[in-house]
Amino acid sequence: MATIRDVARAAGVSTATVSAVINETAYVSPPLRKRVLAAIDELNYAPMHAAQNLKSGRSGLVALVVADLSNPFFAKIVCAAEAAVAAWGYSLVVFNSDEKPDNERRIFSRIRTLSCDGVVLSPVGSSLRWDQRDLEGAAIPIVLFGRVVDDDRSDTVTIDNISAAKQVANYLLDLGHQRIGTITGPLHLTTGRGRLDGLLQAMQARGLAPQPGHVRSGEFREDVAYSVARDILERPDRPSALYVANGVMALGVMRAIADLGLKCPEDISIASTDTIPGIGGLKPRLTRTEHPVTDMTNEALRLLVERIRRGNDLPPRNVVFEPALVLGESCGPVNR
Amino acid sequence: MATIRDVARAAGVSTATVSAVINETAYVSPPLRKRVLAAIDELNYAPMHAAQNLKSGRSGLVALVVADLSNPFFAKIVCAAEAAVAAWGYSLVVFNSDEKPDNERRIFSRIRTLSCDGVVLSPVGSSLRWDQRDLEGAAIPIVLFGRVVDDDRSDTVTIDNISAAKQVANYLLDLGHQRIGTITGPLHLTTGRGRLDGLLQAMQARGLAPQPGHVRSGEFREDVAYSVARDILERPDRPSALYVANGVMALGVMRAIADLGLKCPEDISIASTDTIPGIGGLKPRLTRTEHPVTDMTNEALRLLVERIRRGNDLPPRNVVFEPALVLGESCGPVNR
DNA sequence: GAAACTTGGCGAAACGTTTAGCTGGGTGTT
DNA sequence: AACACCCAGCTAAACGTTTCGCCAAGTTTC
Repeated sequence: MATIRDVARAAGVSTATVSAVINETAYVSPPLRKRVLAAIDELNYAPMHAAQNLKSGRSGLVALVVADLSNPFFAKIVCAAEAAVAAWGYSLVVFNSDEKPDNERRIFSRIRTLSCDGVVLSPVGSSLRWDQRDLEGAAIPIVLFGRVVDDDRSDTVTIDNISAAKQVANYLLDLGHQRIGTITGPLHLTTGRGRLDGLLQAMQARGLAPQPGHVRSGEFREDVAYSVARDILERPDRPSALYVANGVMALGVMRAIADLGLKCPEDISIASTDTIPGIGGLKPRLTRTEHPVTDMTNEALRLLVERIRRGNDLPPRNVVFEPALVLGESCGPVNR
Repeated sequence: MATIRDVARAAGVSTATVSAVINETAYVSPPLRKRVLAAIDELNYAPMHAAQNLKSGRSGLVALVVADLSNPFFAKIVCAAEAAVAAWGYSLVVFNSDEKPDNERRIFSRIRTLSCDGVVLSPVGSSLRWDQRDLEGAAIPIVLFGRVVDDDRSDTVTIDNISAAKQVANYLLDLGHQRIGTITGPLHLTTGRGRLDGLLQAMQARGLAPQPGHVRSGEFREDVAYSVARDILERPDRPSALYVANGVMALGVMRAIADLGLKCPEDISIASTDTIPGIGGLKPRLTRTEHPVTDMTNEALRLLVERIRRGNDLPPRNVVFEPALVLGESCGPVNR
């Protein structure tokens, strides 16, 4: 690997000048600049990241920490984030906390070691243990994504979970459903809690409430949702509609319905918040609310980069996106 | 941030000793070691990656370059790779070339700048332009994943595409299908070419060949496959079975079938190589071959890490995985 | 025409590690 | 008792950048 010194020697200038040319950090006269660029080209020189990082403190790395990389929702975020990060001139380091606080802790220590310039985080658990943050006053800029935890210094980008659930619930209620069941996510997550609350609020507004056995946790997992759905659907008093709190679980529910030989929407109406690719295209297309994942990710990165560039003492900003109801054929009028 | 010097001072030792303790690179007597560890803990010290990298030449970074991050197949790889990389003590930097050679070139220059220790690459295009590799003899260890290009120095991890197609084709042929159509991927990719060739070979072995209009490219894209499928299925001479070359396209085909009001498998049998989550669970469950993605990824990383540790002059190894035929209900006996 | 500014470019000191080479006291051998 | 060896631990020199302060030459300003 050629070094900046090699370039400087080849161009007959000092390393400072080469650096100035590369980073456009000072005016360099055209002839010199030309010689430098020629030398760079000739030697196929590329500045060594580690050295730049060491000297400047900037790493050009943005960490993305997701809670469950096997969930297509987060996979989509990786995709959007890679593009956004690249557009801002950074590189994306991806971590999967797999919903385990211990992993999250390890990951953060790694992030600190890598001196990542910023972090997009889908937090697991209910509160961050910011071992890493305070100690030096040198907190890493963070944007909380999707889920929110108790933290008054980070930006957040979320969707309005309550609204999402309400939209779906009202749609079902308007179809005449009164016995609505739900498969929730983990209730210690805002995404789990909010979607349940939204449903309850919408039902309550019409003087209704789910039956006790009709509210079950699917833990945001396909297999769990599958067996919970089987369980609910085989009850003699099964609900006429089921609200499923995320896309992965919706898949499990649809699978359970197919395996039980039930017809959707004739026998049961299904609707969800969040989706997975495919489940909205195959018949019966799922009625669901969708998140503007790409917009959310872009916004998260915009906030993060601003925080990186302008300093981390900006007041925290909270951006809430509105989910959109997308109608399929998975819900029908209640029949009795 | 505390530095190694702070730790050394606090523990009353030299930086060399601290380094020895951290990296277990030399024997340090128990009392000293203990003092050092205490100081590290006290100061919440973590070695700064960039400095280590600069000095040692190792970055602890592995790059994953995929051809299409929006394809669930590659998303799965990201997931598996993140886990594998973490287990080996590296961090994963993710790039998406989006099937564009230009992007791939840019990404490689970035990888060099970051001095990644190794690369897992799903190459786009038919041959790599190793601008980066030869110039210094300092080639970065690379494992080619899924797709193969002309390169005699890298390890490769692939599936046997021909076998995958043959398995599916023979299954369809055994069901009595003679008029088999196919939606292929890009034929300049081994994944596209091989799957077509496998189909042709299997048919030829029984004295058959697809009709001209029944072999179409879907470019590995959902939307393209959708319209191509509509086109094929509306022909008066539509095939009795359709072999689809990957999971994303299979989704598009199923969507087309649903939109056309056709029944699968009654009106048309569908089978694919590769899958996407969901399409194998919803009825009719798709008959397809599946790739052992996790095993493949683990193997790729095993090879890569070995190459990183043992030196890049190992002879190239080519590991081929055998796809497995998974039966759903999307294929039926031919009816006439 | 001398003093006071500007300005393009240079020299060299960091940044935080790793590691080769050295030191000096303790062991073991004659 | 003298010698050679070991070995734990230290000193200091890199690694490849960025950047601060400086210099010399050109441009104003009186």
